[in-house]
Amino acid sequence: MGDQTAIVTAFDRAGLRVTEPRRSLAALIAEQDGHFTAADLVEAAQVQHLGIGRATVFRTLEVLEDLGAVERLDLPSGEHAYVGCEPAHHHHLICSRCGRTDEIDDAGLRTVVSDVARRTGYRVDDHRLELFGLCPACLTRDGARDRGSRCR
Amino acid sequence: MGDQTAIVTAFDRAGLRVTEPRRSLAALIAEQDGHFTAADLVEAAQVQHLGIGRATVFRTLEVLEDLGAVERLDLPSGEHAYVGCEPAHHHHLICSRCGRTDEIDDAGLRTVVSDVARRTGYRVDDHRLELFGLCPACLTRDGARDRGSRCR
DNA sequence: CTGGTAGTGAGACTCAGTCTCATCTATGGT
DNA sequence: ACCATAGATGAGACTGAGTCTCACTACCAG
Repeated sequence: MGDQTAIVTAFDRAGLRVTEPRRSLAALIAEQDGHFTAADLVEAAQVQHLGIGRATVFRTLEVLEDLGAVERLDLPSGEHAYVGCEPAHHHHLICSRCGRTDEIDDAGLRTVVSDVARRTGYRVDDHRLELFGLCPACLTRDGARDRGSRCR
Repeated sequence: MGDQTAIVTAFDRAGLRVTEPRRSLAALIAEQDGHFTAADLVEAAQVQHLGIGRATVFRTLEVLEDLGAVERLDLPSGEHAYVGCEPAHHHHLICSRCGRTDEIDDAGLRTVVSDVARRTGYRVDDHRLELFGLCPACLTRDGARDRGSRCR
């Protein structure tokens, strides 16, 4: 899926060292499709005998999140997952069956947010929107049973 | 803030037992303002010598979430917090300084969601929106320095 | 090539949340 | 009012994510 060089250059441009473990993790992240957890990376690293410590995986994910090369999601189950993504403001659309993740832009949300700010008197600095459902592929595979839309 | 009898009757109406620990927890939740964590409740229960076990706090919060009497938030820090709230579809506006939480309705969001569904082909079953910022009180107390709006 | 330093791996540690199991108690039927 | 019983509880063991420390390693600027 993603492009591992994008992550590597992100390290470089931020003035951080480009080390072997970081290259390996960049490659691992690039080959994930959809979201993945820290534990997924730890396991993948073990399977491929890359000799990368758990601590390094967590540290690297933290750095990548700061750099905006990766974003953290909170799945409805309470798990923390990550997706590799463009360092621009956007939100995620997550397939609850196959884990596929798509990025969506701010679109109409900006108006909603400023509307809320005006009505409540809050200054809104930050927002997070996550959409969960079934992707087109899972939908057709399933023969689209219909359920209503509900919150959480 | 909240009303503990609302929680107690929620148990009753769901055909669940109204036990002493559940009454106590209902009272504790009612006296929280803003969001609180499971650990907050455990500690509060200890301070007041209610003799409520940790397991019971977690179990009760889970039940209350199912009943819709409480909702779980994922704070930007990664912590899981809860807010007592109406059992209707809505979202939360959270003050990152004082922890105050306000409920906001779906308003314009519904259009945004169905728009995204149409554009991507997903069937969106579920969505979560959380807004973070400063509440009016904290804003005036601070003398509103201005910062741009950014994502996460 | 070399030195200083950012980055690393191992493993101990912490803390949230779950599970088990013996005990208790709210509640509906009598 | 009493009882039977299933649902609820508390204690504490357990799990697993994430953090921290520290001695060691390997980038990379000079």
